[in-house]
Amino acid sequence: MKPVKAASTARKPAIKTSKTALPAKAGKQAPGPEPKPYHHGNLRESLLEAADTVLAREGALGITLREVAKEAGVSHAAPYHHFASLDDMLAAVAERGFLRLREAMAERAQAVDTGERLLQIAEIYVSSARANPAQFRLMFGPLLARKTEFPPLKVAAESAFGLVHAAARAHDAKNGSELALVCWSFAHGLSNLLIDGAFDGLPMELPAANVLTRQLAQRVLMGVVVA
Amino acid sequence: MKPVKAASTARKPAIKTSKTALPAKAGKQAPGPEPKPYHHGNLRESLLEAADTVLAREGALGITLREVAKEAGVSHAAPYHHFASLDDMLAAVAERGFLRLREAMAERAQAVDTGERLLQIAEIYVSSARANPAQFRLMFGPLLARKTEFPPLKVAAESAFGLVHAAARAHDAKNGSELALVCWSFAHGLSNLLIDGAFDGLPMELPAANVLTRQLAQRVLMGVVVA
DNA sequence: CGCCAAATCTTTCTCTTGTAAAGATTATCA
DNA sequence: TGATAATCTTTACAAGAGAAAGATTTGGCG
Repeated sequence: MKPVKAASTARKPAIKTSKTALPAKAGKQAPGPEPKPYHHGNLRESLLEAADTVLAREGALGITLREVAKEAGVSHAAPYHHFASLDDMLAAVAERGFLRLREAMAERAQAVDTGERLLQIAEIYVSSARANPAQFRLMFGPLLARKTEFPPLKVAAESAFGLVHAAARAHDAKNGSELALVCWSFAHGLSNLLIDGAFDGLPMELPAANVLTRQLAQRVLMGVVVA
Repeated sequence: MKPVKAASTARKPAIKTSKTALPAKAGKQAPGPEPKPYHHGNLRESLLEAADTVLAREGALGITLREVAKEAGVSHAAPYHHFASLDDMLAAVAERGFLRLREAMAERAQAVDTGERLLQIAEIYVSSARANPAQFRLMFGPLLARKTEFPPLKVAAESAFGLVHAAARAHDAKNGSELALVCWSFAHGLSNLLIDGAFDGLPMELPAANVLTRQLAQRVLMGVVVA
């Protein structure tokens, strides 16, 4: 699959924020079907968007450097000028996922009641995972375990958790950290099990996923009934 | 990576439980360094063990058909007589993982107190994941979402959950199912986050993983403090 | 303005990997 | 014993990651 050796000593991609804007679409006289400039002008961003597209279309398995490059309309070697490797690109995709997750949580968890806010966070977490399982798997895949290799990913991931932590502290100042870990673990596990279809075909009747989430999250917060 | 097309129409592997036992190690006069019989005799099992070895040695990323075949000492095409594809083999590996997990949980969760039993299950779950992260990732990877394609995997996975379900029902007959889902989700999420290193470098002091597990699991069972 | 260096993109190559096809070897059973 | 099927090997192929080198721009800098 991937040659074992890591980023070699070849010329480094020199990842520089391209200053040039997208070239004006129309040429001088538009002689044919868009001559397409040699320099893309904004390839890095385009690649990330293309990666999102491919990820949603093909699933986590079908995401390929070549496929992404094709989706972005460049040669399969072009990405190497913006990313050190496929993993590096995927890490950037995951990073965006964490940023979006954080944004979504911040945006929707607005309730005044601190407990309700935690419930909303759990709901968003789970529904985000369900909305794009492939991206969720990528975000929490083996890349995350190597986040020290990808500092921006590390920052984004920890920033998302920071939001959970803050909400937990607001709910319980003394045990905020523990509460945050419990909530996060629960929401994360439920998300994973749901998108893995681990519950499918289970010998018990389950409500719809979003209902189930709130129901279980409440139980975690309020404490399970100790019969 | 893998040519898109699925299992083709080629002759089917005719997976039959080989009746012949392992050939006696010593030949007639042992002329050289083990002539090695043409027929392995027990290749399917050997491949699964080799896969476990490779999985533990190389991680989830480095497990390849060819590497496993080499580890088992056969040609890289031999596995196709016992597994329809790489995924099929990995599904079998995952299946064994679920069987072992179930066994481990059944073996250690012996406490008379039903709550304590749930705590022990959580501990086993998490410690199993931490003991062999690659296998855990494989078990709950994208293959699980396709478990209908691999019936034995489906059976093994559901059997493992069945044990959790039983323990939860013992603790709370009325809400056993909900409790089982909560416990499972929590343990699963915590396992994932731990092996992903999601907690590494977090701005809070955490106890050792096994201590943390019990501590948080207690909180889930007893209910978090609603300040 | 003109030119050189660096950045960006392409084509071409190599190596690894999953899988197919066909041939060799051995076991099974009538 | 001899045909048939199962098991294993060798060979072949296509797809993917990444390296190497060449083509095309862009951007300074005189």
